[in-house]
Amino acid sequence: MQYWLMKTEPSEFSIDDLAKKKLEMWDGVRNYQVRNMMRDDIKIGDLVFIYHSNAGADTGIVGVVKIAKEAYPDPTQFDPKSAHPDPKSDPANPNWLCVDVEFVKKFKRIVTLHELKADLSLTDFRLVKRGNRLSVMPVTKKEFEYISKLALS
DNA sequence: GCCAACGTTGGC
DNA sequence: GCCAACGTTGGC
Repeated sequence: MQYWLMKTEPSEFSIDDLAKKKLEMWDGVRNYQVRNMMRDDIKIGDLVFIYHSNAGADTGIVGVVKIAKEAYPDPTQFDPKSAHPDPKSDPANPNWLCVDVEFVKKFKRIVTLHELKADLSLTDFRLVKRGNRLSVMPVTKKEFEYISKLALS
C-alpha cells in the first residue's frame, strides 16, 4: 500500500465534485515524471490526499480518495476539443496515462498549506518544499497518518 | 495579476 | 548536447 497526493484547482474540480460523482477519471496529466509514477508505482487501493491549489486561504489538503483503476491511456490526449490534446501522441503507443479515483472522505476541516508549512514535523514533506510543481507526488505512510490525524484535531 | 521556479522546445 | 526562449504551475 502506497500513499500519494494529487493537486486540483477547486474551481475546476473539487473534493465536493468528487463526493457527488464517487468515481472520477483523473485525466489531463501532461508531465512525464507524473506519467511514470502512474505507470510504474500507483496501484489499485492506494490512498491519495486531495489538495486544493490556488484556493486562497482554503488552499490545502481537503480529503482522501483511493485508486480505483490503474494507469490506462488518457483519452483526452486524442480529443482535439479537450483541454490538453496532444496531436503528437500515437494511439498505438500513447504518450499520456490516467487513473480512476474513488471518493473516500472529505475532511471535517482543511489542513491548510500555511499549517503544513509551519509544522516542524513536516519539513521534509514534498508539498512544502521549494519549487515543487508536480501535480501528483508520493507521500510517506508516516506523513499520511500524521496529516490524517491533524484533520481530526 | 505578478513572478519565481520549473519543464519543454527548438535552433545551432 | 547546450541553452535561450517560451509556456505552465501555483503561491502570494
